[in-house]
Amino acid sequence: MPATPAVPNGKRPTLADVASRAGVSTALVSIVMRGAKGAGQATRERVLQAAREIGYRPDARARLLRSHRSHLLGVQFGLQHPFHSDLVEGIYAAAEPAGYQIALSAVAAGRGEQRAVETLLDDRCEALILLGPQAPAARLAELAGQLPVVSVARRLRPSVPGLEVVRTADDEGAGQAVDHLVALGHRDIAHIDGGRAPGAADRRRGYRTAMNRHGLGELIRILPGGLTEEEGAEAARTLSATRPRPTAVLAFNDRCATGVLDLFLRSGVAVPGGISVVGFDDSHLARLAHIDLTTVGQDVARLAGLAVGRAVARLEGAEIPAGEQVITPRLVVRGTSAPPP
Amino acid sequence: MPATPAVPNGKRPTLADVASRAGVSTALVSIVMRGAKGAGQATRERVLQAAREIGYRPDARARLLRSHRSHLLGVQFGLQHPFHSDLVEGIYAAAEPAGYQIALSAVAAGRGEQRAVETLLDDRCEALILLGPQAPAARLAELAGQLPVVSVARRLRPSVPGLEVVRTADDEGAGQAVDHLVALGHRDIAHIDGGRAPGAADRRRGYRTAMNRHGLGELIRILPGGLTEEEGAEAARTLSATRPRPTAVLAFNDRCATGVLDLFLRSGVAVPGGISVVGFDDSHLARLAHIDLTTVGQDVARLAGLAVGRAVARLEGAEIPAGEQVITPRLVVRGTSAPPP
DNA sequence: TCAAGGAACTAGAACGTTCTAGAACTCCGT
DNA sequence: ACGGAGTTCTAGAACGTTCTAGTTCCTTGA
Repeated sequence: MPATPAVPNGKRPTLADVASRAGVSTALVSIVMRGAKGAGQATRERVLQAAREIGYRPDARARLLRSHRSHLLGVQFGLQHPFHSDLVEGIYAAAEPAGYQIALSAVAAGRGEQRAVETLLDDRCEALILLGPQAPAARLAELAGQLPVVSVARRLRPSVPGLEVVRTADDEGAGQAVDHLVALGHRDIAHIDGGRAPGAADRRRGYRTAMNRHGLGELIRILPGGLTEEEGAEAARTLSATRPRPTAVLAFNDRCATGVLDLFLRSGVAVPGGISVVGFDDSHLARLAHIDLTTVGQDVARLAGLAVGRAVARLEGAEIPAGEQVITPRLVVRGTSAPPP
Repeated sequence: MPATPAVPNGKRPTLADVASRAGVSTALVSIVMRGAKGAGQATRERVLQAAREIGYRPDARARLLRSHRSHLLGVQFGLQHPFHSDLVEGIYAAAEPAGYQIALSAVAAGRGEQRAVETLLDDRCEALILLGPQAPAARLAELAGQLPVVSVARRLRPSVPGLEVVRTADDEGAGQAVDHLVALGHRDIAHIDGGRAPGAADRRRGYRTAMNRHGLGELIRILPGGLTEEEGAEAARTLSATRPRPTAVLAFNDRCATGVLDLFLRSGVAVPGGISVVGFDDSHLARLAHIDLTTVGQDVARLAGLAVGRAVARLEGAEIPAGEQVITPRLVVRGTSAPPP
């Protein structure tokens, strides 16, 4: 029975409780609990034993209050965004071995970025990792003046001092998708974009550039889309009524592509027989056997690792050169792309 | 320019900084910042002005350390679970007006429930809200001995003292779905279940009971499924090869149902023309125009509100009667159910 | 005029930890 | 026996708040 409520009085056990039970000073208990050096082997075990017996757990808040460093990274993420979930998962994994804790703050309906960031700041995070932040650049710059800030998946023009950027080369990804389709023989390739979403502008540009590079400038067609299935389906509806209908579509992301797939399926357009569809992100969604989506893969683990790495580097005072890390995406060819009919 | 770094020295401004600038004691500044009574109108404004000028923000951790109450609710959720995201959103919304803060701790690959709960405890949360916890009942009971614990969407047999349960009447929901299908004229109705997932057993039971009630006991057919699109699609594959094929399917949840829909679509089985499909949850997914899924709606806002309510009630020492709150689901009829062919 | 009562304000002790000094003890070589 | 040089341990001051118990100063009513 490892965790009986323990201490007679109802309160949570403290250092002092452990100390008195083990017959040592609180300072020594502190040393033992942290695994710091300065305690003898025998006492160390006696203290640990006492701590175990009364179910002592160090109070993270008191600990942070006293120590100058908090070793806390604040992460702002969008609750409804599967891609963010993947990133958070990677961030947890990267932070642990680096000796940092994560504080999560969600952006949701009725809880804007401003509020999300404020709570992180109040919790004394040492650095901020913002996933796809939509806040104005000026606001981000202001934040970056106060503490290290890493923006993930959002491009920011002038390298504001103190502001790190980790992102995928969205333009290159879109280009890879176009190259792949062209190699298959496609010429009439449309793009359903992501509007004002982070990364959308770059993907648009990458699409345009690649089309031009292949001498297909006249066939460039960009439809307003978005990051949800619904918006993808809506754009696909428009597309399926157009003549001539393009033979391939590059969607803004996987969710959007799923909507596109679904609508085509329903309106009797075969994929990839009648039209090819390519997504972006390589989220869990794309890998599902029955979806089997050709998509531009973002290296989530790498993005997360770099984000944590940059934040930690800044905190540990390493002189780091560039303010931007751009990861090359790689195309994952699956079942939704084939030569044109 | 509201938030210039301020204080000459690099540190974050504190109560004492504000106090010396406004020419009052720290205690008074504390009073003003909390909006407590005991300060004159004029000084109040002078203090606030000073605080604004140096960009002071109270340190949440120091605050919690001192005050006996932390007003913090710890929420454990599954990162990859859209339904949990919805719940978290509702919990944020409910906690704010009740004067409580939320600390999030995610369950993800490489970060189990044990670890998630530990960090919440270390952060001195006053109560725990666990979304669909998978931990053994004994472990939950042990936790409940230490602080108020609310389990959402997981049924627990014996009412462990200190353990609150808030859940949807899963059996009733499954029953409603069957009733609806039977009313449309269906008899051969299959169920793709959720295996060991929280709520799955109840939904299975509800399905069985309703089938028996309608005298369709012999047609009961339960296929092993799961909570993802993939598992749904897999089960649907099996189903579409069976003869006679059922005329309707009740899926474990909306994600599972989406997989089912998708596979039927691909194998040329019309929905609802050839077969009806009903989901469970009424998540965002189900509402998408192109999916338009008939589903059993869980009242997320209500579940979240009750979870927070129970936790708060327990904390404020209200004597609350039952240990379980069961919400009645309600069927949302959309486009994937129709009379059998 | 005076006491009573309240409003405005403050000193200083908490909260549970870590950190800085320094004390006490051991272990050595001389 | 003596002076380092480690070790192991401890007292007590932080950290940034809130809380308790005052103190001071104003009203006000008799």
